[in-house]
Amino acid sequence: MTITPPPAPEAAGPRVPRTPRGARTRARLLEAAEHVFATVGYPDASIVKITEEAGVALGTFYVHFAGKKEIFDEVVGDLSHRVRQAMSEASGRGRTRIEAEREGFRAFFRFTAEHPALYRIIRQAEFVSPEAMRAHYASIVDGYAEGLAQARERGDIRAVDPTVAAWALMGAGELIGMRWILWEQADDIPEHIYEALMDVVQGALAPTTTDERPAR
Amino acid sequence: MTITPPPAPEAAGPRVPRTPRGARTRARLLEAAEHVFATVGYPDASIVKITEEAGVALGTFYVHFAGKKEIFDEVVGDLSHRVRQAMSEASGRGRTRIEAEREGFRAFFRFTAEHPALYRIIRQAEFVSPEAMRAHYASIVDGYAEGLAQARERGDIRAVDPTVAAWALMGAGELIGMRWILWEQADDIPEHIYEALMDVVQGALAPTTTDERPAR
Amino acid sequence: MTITPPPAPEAAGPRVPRTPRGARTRARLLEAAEHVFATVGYPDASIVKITEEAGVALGTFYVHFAGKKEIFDEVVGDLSHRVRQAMSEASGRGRTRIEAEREGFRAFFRFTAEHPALYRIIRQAEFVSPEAMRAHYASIVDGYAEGLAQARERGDIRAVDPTVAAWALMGAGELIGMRWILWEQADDIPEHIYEALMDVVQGALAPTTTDERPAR
Amino acid sequence: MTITPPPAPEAAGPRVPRTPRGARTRARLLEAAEHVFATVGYPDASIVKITEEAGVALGTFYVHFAGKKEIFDEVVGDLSHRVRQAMSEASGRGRTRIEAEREGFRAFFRFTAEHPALYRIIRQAEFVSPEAMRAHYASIVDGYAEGLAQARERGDIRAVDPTVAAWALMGAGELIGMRWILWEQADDIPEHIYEALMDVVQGALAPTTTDERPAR
DNA sequence: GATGAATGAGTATTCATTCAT
DNA sequence: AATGAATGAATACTCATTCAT
Repeated sequence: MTITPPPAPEAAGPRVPRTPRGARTRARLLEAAEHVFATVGYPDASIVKITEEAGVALGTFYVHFAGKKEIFDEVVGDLSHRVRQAMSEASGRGRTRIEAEREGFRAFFRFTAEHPALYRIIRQAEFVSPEAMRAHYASIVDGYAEGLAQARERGDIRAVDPTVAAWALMGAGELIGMRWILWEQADDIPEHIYEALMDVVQGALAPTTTDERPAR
Repeated sequence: MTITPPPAPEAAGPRVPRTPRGARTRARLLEAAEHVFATVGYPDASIVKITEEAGVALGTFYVHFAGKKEIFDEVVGDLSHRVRQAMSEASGRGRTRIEAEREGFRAFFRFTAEHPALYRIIRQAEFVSPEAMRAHYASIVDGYAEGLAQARERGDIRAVDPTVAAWALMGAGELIGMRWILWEQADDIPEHIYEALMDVVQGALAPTTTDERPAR
Repeated sequence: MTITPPPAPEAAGPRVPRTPRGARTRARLLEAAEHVFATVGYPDASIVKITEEAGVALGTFYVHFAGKKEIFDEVVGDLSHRVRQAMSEASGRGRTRIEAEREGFRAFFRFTAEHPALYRIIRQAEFVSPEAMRAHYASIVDGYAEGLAQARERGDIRAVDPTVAAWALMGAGELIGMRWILWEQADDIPEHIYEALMDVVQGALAPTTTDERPAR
Repeated sequence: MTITPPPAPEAAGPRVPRTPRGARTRARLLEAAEHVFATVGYPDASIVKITEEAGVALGTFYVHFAGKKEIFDEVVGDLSHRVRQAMSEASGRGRTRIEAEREGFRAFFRFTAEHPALYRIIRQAEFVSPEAMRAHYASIVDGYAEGLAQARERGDIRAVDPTVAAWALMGAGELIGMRWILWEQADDIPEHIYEALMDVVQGALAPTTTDERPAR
């Protein structure tokens, strides 16, 4: 799992605070929002809850964000950027193709364990902000697919379709993470599950003697 | 993908209609609810919308269901049962292990294409009714894992952990379906994507000469 | 001022209550709304105030009306219909053309004195619901203009343009009513003001010896 | 329509800017406010909109005006002063009584066409600032009534009550302007409407042989 | 069984105004 | 003078649910 690092977060777009005080308040709101969205879900995440948690007045919210959806999108973007960053860094540390793969998944699971919010928030995004959701998946999968394409080039893996493989393995990781981290509320994935998954992943990608060009 | 068929839907539980008229009304409400949940999402699915679409008065809803969550759970249960049924039937038609696998996935994609509702509804269930969501996944994955275990017994596949493999491949199918059916709003998965996925799946499960018992 | 009677109020359109209880509640809301709009003006007329005055719960409002503007339009329509009715009846009682004129204005002033709401509400309508406002003026003026046209036909008045005259005299009545009834919060227009106005009106319309067909 | 010119705008009252920069800012705010009030109406005219249109920061507003009502009053005062000025000048140009009448109305319609804001703003004033509204009407009508009184003195017009006639004819002009300039969004009143109105006005005021009583 | 009127707590959002800089 | 962040009360409107008929 070699993941190319994400582009820097989009320069601006939303209201940019012009004073340090404003910047602090805005950050507090974002943090609070991440927590609230993850805890009670988008529909039950009221602006009141968010501002209360952030310790600011209700009206202040609208000084910094245009509305509920806007802050949601920003939270999703943030989280998305952070997982991809974490996965990219981790996979980059792997010396061999296999190590890169293992490190990438490990980073993903670790992030999942530390930010259960990610999952919960992303899953809601389907209805709330499909664009944000697609951007999230696309961002991660694209990086992964690129890594697979290079590995195939080098003959490190079988001639699988890199994009399809990336989506498939991303899905594998996602459900495994959901099942053994979120549902179990575990701090990390159990080692033997991790190894069993890696076994499946290796099988899916392992180079074979009878290797040929895949269709695309 | 050999999937054992689901148990018959739980005998009763909720209000059971005592007249044919009642049964018809109840069915109309369920159908309307599936549609509304799939279209606008749980939080925006108001009882009014459901009853309007069903063509009954607002109060009638509460004659048949205890509340919004209850009808949601029933819709989820329904859909869940129907996918599993479809997958089980299809995989049962496969002569060889590989054919069973292929047919199972095919049935899953077909169902996804015909009932995009399934996805959308399930993904929301995380917050609305975690139990229903877990029941859904568990139901499918358990059937699949059982099939994999038997295949391993027969030496048809590698010594992968059947449960982990089942979750992983379920995840693979899920994201592929999301990407190429839902996002494209396609009627079916493109053939080459399907084949590329099967290629990955086969690789993940294919028996090898150097095959040994996996840990669990 | 001969005013033809208004058409019957539009059959239905808005939510029609299906039970006597519903009808009663709806009527109470309309009455309350008329009062509130007249007292504090449209922008400050909150739904809460209206429902409190009507003695029903907030939500009940939306059972009967789609929103604030909708109830406003209905109130305007009501009032408009009632003035026109009153003016038409009164002018119909006049034996001569002059008497009709006098009675029409008298009815207008009487209505103004009894329903100061009319003025205040209509004047706001400009911004809130221009259609309603135009409908109101048009309805009254059209009736008046028709009466003038007939009077001209009979040679009872000068060859003035009936439409222009109707608007002009309507305006005269409006400002006079505003000045001497509303601003003075009087129960009726002072007799000498009324006579002075009638003098002006008679002058404007009086047939002359040198009378001919007017251009248009 | 002979209208005496308005007194110079009341010396000061509100915050007076002490620097040229301040004066400029204040003027920009007033201009913006006139536009905003005319466009969206008083209740929807937010201070933010006004300051944005004026290109200054929100807080700056309160440097120059005590609040929303205060700037509204000033805008009304301004407009009022300007119409009266225009009407007075125009009527002064008329050589004969009739010409003065015609010119006064013409000026009024021209102002209406050029500043539709006037109407819209005045009509709202009823609720927002009754004093301002009364001041506006009183100012114009008083000037007009004075002119009529003098004309009567000279025997140029019939013995109508000048005050009542002034209010009545003002009302006539107002509704005619509303109907044929504002509603039609026209640049000027159609010539034949103007003539038809003048015909009515002449009739109302024309001296007759049998001239007697105006009560007062 | 079915109806539809009634409820009232809850929602996102706006806005005039204050104030520290 | 000018700024822009912060406030919090107020607003229109929604909706799951209850209940008398």
